[in-house]
Amino acid sequence: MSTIDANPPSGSRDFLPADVARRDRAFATIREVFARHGFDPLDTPAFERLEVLTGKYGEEGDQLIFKILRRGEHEASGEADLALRYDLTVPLARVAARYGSQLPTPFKRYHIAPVWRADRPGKGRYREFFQCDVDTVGSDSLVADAVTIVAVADVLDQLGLAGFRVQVNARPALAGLIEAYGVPAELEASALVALDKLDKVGVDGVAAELTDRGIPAAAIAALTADLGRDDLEEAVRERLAATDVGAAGLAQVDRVLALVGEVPGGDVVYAPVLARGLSYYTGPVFEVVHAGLDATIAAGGRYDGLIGMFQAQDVPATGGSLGLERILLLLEQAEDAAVRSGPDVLVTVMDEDGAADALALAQRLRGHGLATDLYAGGGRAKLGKQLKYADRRGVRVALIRGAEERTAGTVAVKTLTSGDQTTVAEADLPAHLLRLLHP
RNA sequence: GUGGGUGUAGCUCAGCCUGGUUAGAGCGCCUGGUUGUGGUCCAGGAGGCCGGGGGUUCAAGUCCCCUCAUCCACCCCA
Repeated sequence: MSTIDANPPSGSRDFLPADVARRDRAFATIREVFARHGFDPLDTPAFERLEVLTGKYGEEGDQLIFKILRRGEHEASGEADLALRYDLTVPLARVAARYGSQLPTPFKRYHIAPVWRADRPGKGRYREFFQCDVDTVGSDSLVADAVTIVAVADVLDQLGLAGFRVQVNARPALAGLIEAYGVPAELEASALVALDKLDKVGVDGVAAELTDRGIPAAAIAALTADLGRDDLEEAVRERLAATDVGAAGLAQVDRVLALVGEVPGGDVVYAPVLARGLSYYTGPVFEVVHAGLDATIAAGGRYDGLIGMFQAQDVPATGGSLGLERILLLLEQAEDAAVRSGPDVLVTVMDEDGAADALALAQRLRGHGLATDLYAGGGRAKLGKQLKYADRRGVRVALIRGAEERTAGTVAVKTLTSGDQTTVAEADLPAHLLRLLHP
C-alpha cells in the first residue's frame, strides 16, 4: 500500500457525529443523576507519573499500563517516567491524598473520562475506553456503600436499562467462605476466581476448575454439595455464621441490603460467590448484571487501603464504576433507528451573489434558538445537490432564497419529511419555523 | 499468552476446492433525464498492484511458505 492506513489505532475508535450525539445523551443523564445524588464532578490529567500507577493493579495490571517515554535528550534512555491513566480510582486516591484538607469530608465525586490499557483488543474491549466512576472518600460507614449502590441503580434506571440485578457480597464474607469450607488460606484468591464463575460454568465446571487449581478434594466436595442446592444462600449463611470473619462479612452484606432497600428498575440481592477483582477491595463489593445478558454493566466496592499508599494515614473509601461501553452498546441496541442528530434547518445558497444574504439569514435564525446549518459548498452547487445533502444530514427543513425571493422579501420553506413547500414573508420566518419544528 | 476463522471496489460479499483471455454483484458515490427541488424511478460513469513479501508453474485472486491486520473461543478485564 502506498497510502497511509486511515484506520484508527487498534483498540481505539473514531466517533462520528451520530455516535457522539448518542454518547453525549447518555453522559448528560449520568452527570445529571449523580449531581442529584450529591456527587461533585472531578477531572484529572490523562497521564500520571508512572510511580503513581505502578503497584496498584497487581502484576498483570502493571503490564497493561501505557507508558510514556522520557522526552528530549533523555528519550534515548528508553525509560518511561509518565503513563496514561489506567483507571479513575487511583487518580482519585492521589487527589484525596494531595487535597484532602481542602475537600469536604466525606468527599463525594463522580468522574467520566477515557482511560487507557495496553491490552490486546477484543470484542467490547478497547485500549482506549471511557469509564464513569462514582466514589465517596473519608467515610467508613456502610451508609456510603449504600449511597453508591442507590446512585448507580438510579443512573441505570434513568438511562432506560430497567431489569438489572445488583449482586452484593463482602470481602470478609469471602474470607469466611474460604475458612469455613477448608480451603487453604494461600489458595484463597485462586479459589475465589473459580467460584466466581458459578453462573457461567455451573457447579460441575466450578468443581473441575477448583481441582485444576489444586484445591483439596475435601474442600471441593463440601463446596459443591452446597453450591448445587436450591437454598444455596441459606446453606452458605449457616457455614459463614460459624466463623468470626464470615459472620462479620454477612453483617456487612445485610446492613448494606437493609440500607439500600428497594431500588426502581431492578432488584438487590446477596450473591455468596461474587468475588470481583480482589486486589484492593476490603469491605462490601457489588456487581450489576443486566437481565438476559451475562455481562456486568457496573461494579464496585470498598477499598480502605488504597489512599494510604499516597500518605501516612489510611483513608476509607468506597465507590463504583459503570461499564460505559457496555451500557452504550445496550442503549444502541435498544435505540429507535429514527433518532436525528443533525440541525433543524439548512439554508441553501442559490448563487454567490446571495451568499452573504444566506449567512445573515442563518445567523438570524440561530438567534431564535434554531440549530441552523448553511450549505458550505457554496452557490455553485445545484439545488438538488444541496437538498440531497440536507436529506443525508437528517435536516427537517430546507430554506430556499434566490434572486426572486430576495426581491419579494420572502423565503421558500421546504419540509423534507413531507415534501411540502410554502413561501413565507421574511419577517414571519422565525415564528413560522418554530411552529413547524417545535409545535 | 493458546487454539481456530477471515483478508477481493467506500461498505457487505461472490469467485479460490477442480490455476487459464478485459476480476464480478448489491449498496454507496458521481453525471444526466429535471439550466431553482431531496428522499422514489430510469440511463450512464468513476472506483481494485485481489492485505504485504517470497515460492511453485508456461501461467497465481486461485496452490505452498512467511509476515501483518482483523474476528471468534479460552485467559483477564470495563
